[in-house]
Amino acid sequence: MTPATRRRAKRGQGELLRADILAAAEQLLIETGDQGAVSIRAIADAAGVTPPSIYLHFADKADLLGAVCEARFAEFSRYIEHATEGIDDPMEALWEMGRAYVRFGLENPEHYRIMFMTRPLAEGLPLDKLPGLNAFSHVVEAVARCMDAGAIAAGDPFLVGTNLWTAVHGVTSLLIARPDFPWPDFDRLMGLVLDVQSKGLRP
Amino acid sequence: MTPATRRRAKRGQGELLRADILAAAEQLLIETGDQGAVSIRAIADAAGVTPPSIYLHFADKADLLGAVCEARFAEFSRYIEHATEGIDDPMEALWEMGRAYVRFGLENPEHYRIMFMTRPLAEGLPLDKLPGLNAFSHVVEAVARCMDAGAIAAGDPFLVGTNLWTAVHGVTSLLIARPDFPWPDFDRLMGLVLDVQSKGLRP
DNA sequence: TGTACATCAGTGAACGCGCGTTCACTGATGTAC
DNA sequence: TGTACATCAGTGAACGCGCGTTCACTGATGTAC
Repeated sequence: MTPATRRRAKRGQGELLRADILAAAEQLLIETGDQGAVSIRAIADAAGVTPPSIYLHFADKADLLGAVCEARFAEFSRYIEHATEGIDDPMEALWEMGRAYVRFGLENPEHYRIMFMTRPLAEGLPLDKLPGLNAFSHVVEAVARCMDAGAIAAGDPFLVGTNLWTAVHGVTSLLIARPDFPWPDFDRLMGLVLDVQSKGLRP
Repeated sequence: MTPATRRRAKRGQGELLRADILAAAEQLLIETGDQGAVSIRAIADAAGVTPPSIYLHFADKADLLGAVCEARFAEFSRYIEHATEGIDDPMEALWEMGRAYVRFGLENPEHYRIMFMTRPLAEGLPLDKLPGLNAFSHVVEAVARCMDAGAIAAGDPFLVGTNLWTAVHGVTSLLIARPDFPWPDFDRLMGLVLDVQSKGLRP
């Protein structure tokens, strides 16, 4: 949308531009695949607006990127939940969560980067506001169900959940960060990673 | 070393400054803990020299950072090798490699970042020049020895080595990227991660 | 219905900054005679 | 031993650039009377 075609929002409709700015920022992140390319100016350009108008909707750049991040965590969370919907077997649900995690990361590498591979945009958040902690609690619950069902050795679900997180994050982030590595076939690798977890966590 | 105290290198000793520049860049990376803070100007400052003199020793910024990266991979490789020196049991050697890997990463988080968490500084390198591939081949050999000794189920050592790499990278990089997460005790987590691999890979 | 006015979403121009890099130069070091 | 010269490690000043942010403004939209 160029400045020529964009119509200025009607009174009380200012929020519309806010959404457009967020969308433009996310789109930029995906298209350029480079966090460094996401500048206030570039975002304004992509939204068909001038840079100062961004400040009508966000306090500063960190605020904007924080909002992008939040939106992404929400989508991530939804994606994982959706993937396991309707799966009754707790073990199968847990593995499907793992597969969905990796899939989301590989499909949205730049968003995965800002969520889990770079310094947090805002440091020192209170624990209950840590983005993604909500999604993580689903993992812990799934682990607890597996333990209850006797599919995973009894133990601390939080500890085991963290271990699973590091496992899927390891695959996802290395594939994103080191695409030039002579990777083995993805399905074989992912199969082995989940297989090792499955055998390793068995009672 | 300030400009006032530094003495200009004697004829044919130009390489001395090259080493100082590299050291200054590495030091900056460690001290600031921020890749973005490592600018040509900051490095020159830290080395007690003016920015243009850096171009007497490096073609451009990418060349300099590439050299830093290379030096770090070499040290990383040495660190891992040193950690497993004199360990005869192949399984124990493999686990010690894993522990050393994570330890190195946590002790040098910013260097770990540029090695394994950010976009490669130089893209499209020929396979045999991929930095770190040398270190990785030690892992594959160690896995092969474990297979020969019957401590790990027979299979493709490269595939299993890659799996192990993703496991240790997962722990290391998440701890670095998300320090605010309410991590369980490190030793318990690391113990579980290695334990899962151990059980999961058993014949 | 018509007009004067208030509102406020968005603009255009400019700020100061730090960046990577270049260029003509300086002046200590070493060499030839 | 003394002097003129070549070498070359490092300098000082400047370049153009894109950045985040600010400020006084414009002008369409809606409202009061």
